[in-house]
Amino acid sequence: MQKRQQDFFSDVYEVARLIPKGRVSSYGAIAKYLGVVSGARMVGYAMNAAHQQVPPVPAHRVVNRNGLLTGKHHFGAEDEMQKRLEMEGICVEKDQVVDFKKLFWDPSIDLAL
DNA sequence: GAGGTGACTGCGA
DNA sequence: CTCGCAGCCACCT
Repeated sequence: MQKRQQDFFSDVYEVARLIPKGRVSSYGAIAKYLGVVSGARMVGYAMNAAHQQVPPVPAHRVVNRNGLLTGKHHFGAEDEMQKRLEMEGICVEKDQVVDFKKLFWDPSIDLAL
């Protein structure tokens, strides 16, 4: 089967939507959950298209391993991502999620059981 | 068909 | 602790 990345993308979108409100996740965590090793970049790339997917994927809840809003530029407005995170109740400072470690949400935690 | 880039991560100095 | 490099895979030119 020509397993198109579309499946991979769909999985990423699905997991991203599963992220609880007020929580954030990382590319590596999602990639790992999907069983993709070192696929963090692919996750990020998927997020690039997620912006066009419907329903829109909360890509703003997905940040890099450092909790840094690396992809804020892809939202069209840099403040958009931060604003959305704040709307979720997440404090963002200098493009970085406050208490990221505490707000960090791992798909395996909620989906593993 | 080949080369270059990228919303990442981990390890080494 | 901070900085730099290499690996990874799909998409774009």
